[in-house]
Amino acid sequence: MARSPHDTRRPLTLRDVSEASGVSEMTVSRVLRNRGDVSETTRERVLEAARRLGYVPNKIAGALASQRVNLVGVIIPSFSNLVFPEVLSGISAELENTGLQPVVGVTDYSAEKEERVLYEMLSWRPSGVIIAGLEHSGNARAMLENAGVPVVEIMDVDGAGVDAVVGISHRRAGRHMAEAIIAAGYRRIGFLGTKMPEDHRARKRLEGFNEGLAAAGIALVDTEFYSGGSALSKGREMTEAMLARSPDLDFLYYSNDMIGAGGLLYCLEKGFDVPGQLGLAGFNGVELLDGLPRKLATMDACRREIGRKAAQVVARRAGATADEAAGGVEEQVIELQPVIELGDTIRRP
Amino acid sequence: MARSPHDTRRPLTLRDVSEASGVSEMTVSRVLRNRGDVSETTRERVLEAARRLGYVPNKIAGALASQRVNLVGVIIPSFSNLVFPEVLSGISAELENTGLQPVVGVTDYSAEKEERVLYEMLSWRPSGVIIAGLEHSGNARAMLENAGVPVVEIMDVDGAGVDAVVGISHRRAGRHMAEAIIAAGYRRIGFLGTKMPEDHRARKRLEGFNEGLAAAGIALVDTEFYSGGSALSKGREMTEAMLARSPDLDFLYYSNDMIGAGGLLYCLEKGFDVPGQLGLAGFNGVELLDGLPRKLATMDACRREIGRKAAQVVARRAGATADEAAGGVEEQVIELQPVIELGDTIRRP
DNA sequence: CCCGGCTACGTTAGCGATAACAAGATGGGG
DNA sequence: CCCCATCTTGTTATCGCTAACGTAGCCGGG
Repeated sequence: MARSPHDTRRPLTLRDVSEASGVSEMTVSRVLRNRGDVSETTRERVLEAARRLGYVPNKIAGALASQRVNLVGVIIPSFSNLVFPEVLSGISAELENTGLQPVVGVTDYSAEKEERVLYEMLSWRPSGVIIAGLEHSGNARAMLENAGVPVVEIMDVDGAGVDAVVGISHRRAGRHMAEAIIAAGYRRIGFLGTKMPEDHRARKRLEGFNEGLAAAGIALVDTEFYSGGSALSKGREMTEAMLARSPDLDFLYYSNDMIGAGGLLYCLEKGFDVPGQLGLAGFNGVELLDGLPRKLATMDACRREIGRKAAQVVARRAGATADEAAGGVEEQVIELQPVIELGDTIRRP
Repeated sequence: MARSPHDTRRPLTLRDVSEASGVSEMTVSRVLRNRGDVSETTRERVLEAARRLGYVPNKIAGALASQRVNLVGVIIPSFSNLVFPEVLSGISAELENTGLQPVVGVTDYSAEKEERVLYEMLSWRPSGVIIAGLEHSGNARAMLENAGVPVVEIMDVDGAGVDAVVGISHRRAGRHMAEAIIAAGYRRIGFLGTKMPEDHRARKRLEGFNEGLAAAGIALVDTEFYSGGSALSKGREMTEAMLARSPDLDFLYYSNDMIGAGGLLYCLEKGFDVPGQLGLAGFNGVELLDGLPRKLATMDACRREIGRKAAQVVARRAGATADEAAGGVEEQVIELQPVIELGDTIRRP
């Protein structure tokens, strides 16, 4: 509980507990970690003393001595994009009972900052690293390769990973959406997305989308990009701008659900016939948006599942010994399959 | 860069770098930390060797030796509630150039889990702790008191803090909203909120709201609570249910913007006269929702700002020596003022 | 030419825990 | 009654790094 009488503010150590309970530091250590044989009576004596003093073990020292760290580094581009908190939530839930703890770093979509954050993380010798994306600077890649711990690159499987990879194919996702749109009979299609060269996944989706259209002999009629601001209202504005410019469009493909929702609200207000005259689709499948007047067509990006799976991989591998980890580097790619949800904004056959 | 030829997978240490560059470990340490006097030539020689080997310092050892850790523990209830990623974003931004790094733990609104997470965090001897809320278990409170590092409790100022506190008064926020609603002439008021006894802030808002109503001789006409599911569609359902039950209501106060938005969409669809016949208000001021057909009345909870301010406090105090920190415990409460935004869903005078 | 005062390093001794081994108890079988 | 297996506890030696102090050179002034 509270501090003892003679509170000199010197942080407590094993020695304090050992003196208070009349056993060696080693025995205290054993009790606190539930390791090795300790008699029931001394165990209780030790626990009582630790509780009374308010002792909190020093994992720094413990980690140094045991060469074991229960931290998993997680590197994401941003907290603002709804997607990543969801991934984190999955990781956090999955790690829950493994004794591992996530440590989060943010890159703001900057490769240089990613490098710094990664360096910082590795300097804590985590048991594993989960990092968003497959595109990293040369240095970052080298660090990941030499880290000597499991590395899981998440979100995206279109490309070569360093170690394990868990995600979806954004290229294929874009392509499938194009096919679904064409199958529904739409032909004059516009694209609305973010102005982020750093967002490789959005880029790949667009590339795949264009491939899908091309395969049917179609090309995008118009495109519009934005940056910053509230996605919902940006979606509105972009939609208005694009429809003013290209009034004959019959489909709008948005690079994410939030701007798509903005567009949907705009179209409904204007009284457009959705999905008859004008179809709409977004990407991500954010649950947040269930409850809009119509359900926006989208593809679920499996965010939480990606987090869970990635955490599973790390947990399993981190359990293995270093030798196993170094030896049988079972290179693995877990590709999840996003499912198209036509919702109410794509014509049904 | 990459690993050297004879890659035995033994993690690199200062000694490797010191041997590779022909100086002592201490000198390498100095170079890598930019500390003390080192001649330009040896500095470069060392840096070159470190880079060539791909050396990453071991902060565990460093922290143990120097008794300094550049981590700040951040404990939040959940990633799913939009609010907390925003706070994190503020913390992360503010810590950016201080050399400190946030480490996040999640409690799922459980006091017991909060205790575990806190224990875990403190065992890494962070330079500071930022924790959501003022309500903690006895053990947790004791740990915070004895941690010997700056502690900042965030979000809420209605209660007694352990050390520093940064947040808003939810009680007052509720009261002010009640006053604004009454001032606008509404009288028959319903409340819709979450069924979470653990969410103390929502509870305090409701209490304040009731106080505000009581001061005008009014009482809530109806209340409805939900848990789980997508907030937007829950907002819809609850609103429908409540209006079916109490059709004579003239105002609906929602405990957060997401359910409020759901309610707003429902009301607009049904063709209710908002805000004339029926007024609506939420809480949080989530920017995400800019772009709805009408702007929902709300109060900005200053989430990002809370994060920034909390991080500032930690950064400043962590800079001070332990003695200063222990001595001049400048107990401080930073109360931010949420501003009512009437939006389009409360009648204007 | 000696000495004080830099500058640029090196040495020594931990930091607080754990691994690995050592060594008292304890008890049961021969 | 002795010996060895079984339990339980203690000892010793790191883990990789840094604080604090020590010490060669080197310089210039008296």
